[in-house]
Amino acid sequence: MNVAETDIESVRAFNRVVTRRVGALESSFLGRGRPLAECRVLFEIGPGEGVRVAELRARLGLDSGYMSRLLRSLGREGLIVLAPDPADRRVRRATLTEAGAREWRTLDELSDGFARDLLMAVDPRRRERLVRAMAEVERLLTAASVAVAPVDPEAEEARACLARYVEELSTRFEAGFDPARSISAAAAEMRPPRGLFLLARLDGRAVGCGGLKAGREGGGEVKRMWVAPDVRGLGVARRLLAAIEEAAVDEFGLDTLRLETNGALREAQALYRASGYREVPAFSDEPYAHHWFEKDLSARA
Amino acid sequence: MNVAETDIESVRAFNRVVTRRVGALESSFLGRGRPLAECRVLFEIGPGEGVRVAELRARLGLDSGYMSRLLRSLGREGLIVLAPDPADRRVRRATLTEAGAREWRTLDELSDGFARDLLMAVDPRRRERLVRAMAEVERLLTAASVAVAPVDPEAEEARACLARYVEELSTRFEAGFDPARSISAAAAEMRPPRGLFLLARLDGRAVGCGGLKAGREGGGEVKRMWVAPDVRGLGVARRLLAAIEEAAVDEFGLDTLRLETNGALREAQALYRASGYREVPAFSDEPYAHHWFEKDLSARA
DNA sequence: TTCATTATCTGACTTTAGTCAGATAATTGT
DNA sequence: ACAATTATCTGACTAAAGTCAGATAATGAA
Repeated sequence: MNVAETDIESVRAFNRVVTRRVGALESSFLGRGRPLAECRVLFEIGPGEGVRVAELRARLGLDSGYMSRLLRSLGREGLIVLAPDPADRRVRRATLTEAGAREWRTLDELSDGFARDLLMAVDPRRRERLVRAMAEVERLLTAASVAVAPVDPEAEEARACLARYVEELSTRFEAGFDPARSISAAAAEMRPPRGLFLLARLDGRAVGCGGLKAGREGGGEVKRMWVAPDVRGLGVARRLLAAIEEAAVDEFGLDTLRLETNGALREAQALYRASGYREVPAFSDEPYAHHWFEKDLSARA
Repeated sequence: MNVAETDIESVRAFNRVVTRRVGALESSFLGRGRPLAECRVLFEIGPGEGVRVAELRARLGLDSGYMSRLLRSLGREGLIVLAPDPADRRVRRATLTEAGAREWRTLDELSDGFARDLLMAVDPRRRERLVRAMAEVERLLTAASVAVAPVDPEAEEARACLARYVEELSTRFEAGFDPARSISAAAAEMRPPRGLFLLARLDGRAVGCGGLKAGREGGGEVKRMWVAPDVRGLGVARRLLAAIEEAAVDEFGLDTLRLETNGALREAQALYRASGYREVPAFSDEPYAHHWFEKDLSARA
C-alpha cells in the first residue's frame, strides 16, 4: 500500500502550521513561574477524585524518579497532596488542594482562552468550517493511533475486553447473554496453534478485540468481536476484522471464515456485509445467533 | 463577539490529540545522536542558498547566544559552514555541507515516513477525508495567525508592501500603473491624525496592507488595499477592511467610507460588495478607477 | 573621522529534563 | 512465614535548554 506524495506534503504542511500553535499554548503554561513538566502534571491530575501516580506516569510518559520529584515539588508548593490508596497502600494518589484547584482553573482558562483567541481570529463562516475540520482531524487521527496486535486471550487486557463484551451483550440482547450457554470460544481455542486473539489499543488503552478460531479443513470462525463504545465509527472493527482475515490466510492457511451474530447488533451486520461476508443458512445451533455469515478468502488479493 | 463553548471544547480536543502526534515526530528527530535544537536548526537551514543567522533566530525563536553555540556545534560536526554575507559582512549565512545535506535528507525522510505512517494507519476512504480536513485546518489556522496592526506608512515593512502593491497594479492594469498619475495617498495622509495605515502580518512576515485617509465632514477613503498572492482567500482583506472601518468609526468618528477600484481587480469588487459597499457614480477623477463604492458606517452595530 | 547601531560571538551562569541504580514498603502467592 | 513482585522514593548523576552581560567587528550617518 502506498501513499500519494501530495498527501504526504499535506500532512507535513499541517504539522508545520499546527506545531507553531501548539507550542504557543505550551509557552503560555510557562510564565506561571513553574516548569512546564510541573504544569502538565498538575493539569493532568485535575479536580476530582485524584489520580494514581502510576496512571499519571503512564499518561505523561515520565520516569518514575522524575515523576516522584515533580510531585514532591508540587506538594511543597501546597498544590497537591499525596495519600496512599486505601485499597493498596503501595500506590499513592495525587489530589489537588484548594490552592492546586485554583491553579488548575487558571491553566484551564488559559487553554480556553487560547482556543477562543484562535476562533476569534477567523470570521464566523470560516470558524464553523475550522471547527468541523478540526473535529474531523481529531477523529481520524485518533483512528490512526489505534494499534492492532495479537495477545494471549488470558492476558489482563484481553480479559478486561472480553468481560466488557459479555457485559454489553447481556444488556443488548433481549434475552440477556450467558457465555456458558453460547458456543465455546475458550482461551485455548483462540491461542496459537489453534487460533488467535487480537487486541486494539489506543494510546495503551485496550479499546477492542476479536478472536479467530481455526477449524479443520480450511474453515475458521470469527469470535468475540468487540469495540469500546467511545471509539466506534473510527474503523476499529474493520481493522480487527481485516487483521483476522490476514492471519487466517497467511498464518493458518484458511480459505473460509464464518461467523454468527445477533439481530440486535445491527452495526456488526452492516460491517460484515460491507466486508464481503454473505449471509448463509444457519451452520450452527448457537442459541444467541439470528444471522450466519460466510466469506470466501481464497479470492483475496 | 463570543464563541460557543462546544467549539472551544472541539479546539481543545483537537489540541490534545494533535500534540501527541507532533511530539512523536520530535522524538524521532532525537535518537539521531544530537540534541533536538541542533536538529531543528539543521532542518531549518535546509539545502540551498543558506540562511542568515538572524533569519534562523527569528524562525526558531532562539536567543542569539544559544543560536551561536548551536551553529558552532553543527560546524564542528562538519554539517554546516558559516560565512559572512558578501553584502553586509556583519551578517553570517549558514549553509549545509555535503554531510549536512545528507543529514538533512535523513531528517526529511523521517518526516516523510512519519506522515506516511500516519496515512497508512487509516483506510483509503478515511485517508482521503483526513488529508482534506488537514488541508482545511492548515489553511484556516494560517488565516487565524494573521495579525492586523497599525504601523507608520513609511516604516520598512509598510514600504515593502506598498512597493509590491504598485508592482502588482502595473502588471494587472491594462494601461499599467503610475502612482504619480493616481490620486495621492501620501504617507502623511495615512498617518494619525489625518489617517491610518494597517499592516497584516503572518508570523512576522508582512502579507497585506490597507490605508485610511480621513476627510472632512465625516467622510473617509480606503486606500492601498493589498494582500500577498500566497495568502489570498484566507480572509485577510476582509479583516483589513473591517479593521479600517472600526478605526474609521471609533477613532476618526467617520460616518461614510468611499473607495475606487479598477475593473481588473475582480476579487476586490466582490469583497467590497460583500462587505456592504454599494456602487455609486464616480466621485473622483482617479484615472485608474472604473468603479466607485461607498458604505454608510452610521448604521454599524 | 567619529559615534551610534547592528549582527554575532563568548563566557559564565541557572534551570529543566531526564536517567539509572538501588532503597523502602506494601502486597501477593506459596 | 517467606520470597517474589509491585509501586514509589532517594541520591547521584548528565545533558540539554535557555539567559544575560558584555565583547567584537562591520556598517551607516553626522
